Amino acid sequence: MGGGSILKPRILVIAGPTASGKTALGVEMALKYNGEVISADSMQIYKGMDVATAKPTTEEMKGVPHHLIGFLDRTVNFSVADYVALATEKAEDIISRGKLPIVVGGTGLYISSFVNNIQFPEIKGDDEVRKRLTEEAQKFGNAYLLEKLRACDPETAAELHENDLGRVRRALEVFEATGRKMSDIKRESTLVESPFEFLSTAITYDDRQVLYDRINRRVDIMKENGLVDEAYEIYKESGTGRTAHQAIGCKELAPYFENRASLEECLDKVKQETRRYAKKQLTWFKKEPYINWMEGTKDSDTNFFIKKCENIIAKKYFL
RNA sequence: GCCUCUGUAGCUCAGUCGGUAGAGCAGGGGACUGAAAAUCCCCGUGUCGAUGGUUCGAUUCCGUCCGGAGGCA
Repeated sequence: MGGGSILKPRILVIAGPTASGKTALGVEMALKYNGEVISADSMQIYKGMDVATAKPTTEEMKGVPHHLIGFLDRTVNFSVADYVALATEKAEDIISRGKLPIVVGGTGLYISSFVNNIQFPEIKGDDEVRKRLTEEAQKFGNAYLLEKLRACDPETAAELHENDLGRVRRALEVFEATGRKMSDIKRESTLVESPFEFLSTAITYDDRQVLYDRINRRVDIMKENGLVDEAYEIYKESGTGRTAHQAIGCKELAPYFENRASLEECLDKVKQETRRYAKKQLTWFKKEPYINWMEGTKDSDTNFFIKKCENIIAKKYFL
C-alpha cells in the first residue's frame, strides 16, 4: 500500500478543529514549500461571512494563493461531491504549475472524501422525493420509513437510527432512483485509487480547555471585527439558501436582532456552539487512520507546529 | 430585632409520608458517502449547607449555627 506510488503528485493536508491554528500553519508551509492553499471548509466557500467563518485576510495570506474561498453565492447549495470535483481540479492545476497543493480546513467529510477519492453516484438530492418521504415519515412515523428502507436495503437500515431522517431518506432516494442499495454504492465508492499521494496532518491540543480558550478569545475578536453587522446582513436574507445560513456566528445572533436576548447572551451562544463544533470535528478526525497528529500545548505557537509538520514530512519521506 | 421562605449534580430545580436521590440545561463519548459550522445516537454519585439530637437507620424529623430571599417593625 502506498509504496509504489512514487510517481503520484503530492498533496499536503492540514486538518484540525476550528481556532486550532490551521490557517497560519498552512500559509507558512506554502511559503516554505512553494505551495498554494486549497480550503476544505464548507462555509468559507461562500461570499461574505468573512468574519464569522474566520477567512484568512489578505495580510494573513502573505501572498500565498488561496482557492475555494468566497467563490459561491450564498443562495447556492453545495455538496461533498461538488467539493471533491473542485478540489481535484484545483489540485491538478496547482501541480501543473509545479507547485504543492496544501489542503487546509476543518470539514472532515470534505477532507476524507477527497483523500479517499470517493466516487459519488450521479444521484443528486431530489427535493421532490425528499418532500414526499418527509411527509410519509410525518404520517406513519420515523420507524415506518426505516422499515421501508430495511425492506430494500437491510444493511444500511441496520446502521441507521430511525430518527436519522436525513440518511434514511437519502438511502431510500438512492434506491428509488437507481434500484441500487446505498450499502453497495458505498462499497464501490472507495475502489478507485486516488491520483494523488496525500500526507495528512492535523492539529490538536493536549488539553481540551486550551482549544476552548482559543475559541472564546477568537469570538471576542470577531466581535471587534464587526461580526454583529455582518451577521445582520445575513439575517436579513434568511430563507434563501440552505447551507450558508447554518454558519455558526450568524444564526446564534438572530434572537438579539429580534430583541429576544441580549447581545452578550448570543455571543456566549456563539462560543458554546463553536466549542461543540470543535469537539465534533475532533471526533471525526480521531477515527481517520491516515492522520498524523501534531499535538500542541497552551504555549505552542505557529513555529511549534511548523516544526512538527516538517518532522512528519521528513519521517514520511514526503518531499 | 422579630417572622416567613430557602440552601440537593457546574447551573435551574424535583424528590425521599425516615431505608444515602432525579429531570432539564451545561458537559463528555460516538456515528457520519450529494444540507456536514448540518443531522442523529448514547452517558446522571452528588460531603442532599454545617453541627448536635431522636432513631436500628437522617438528606428527609427536632435544636443550634452559617449562607441567601422576602415581610413586619
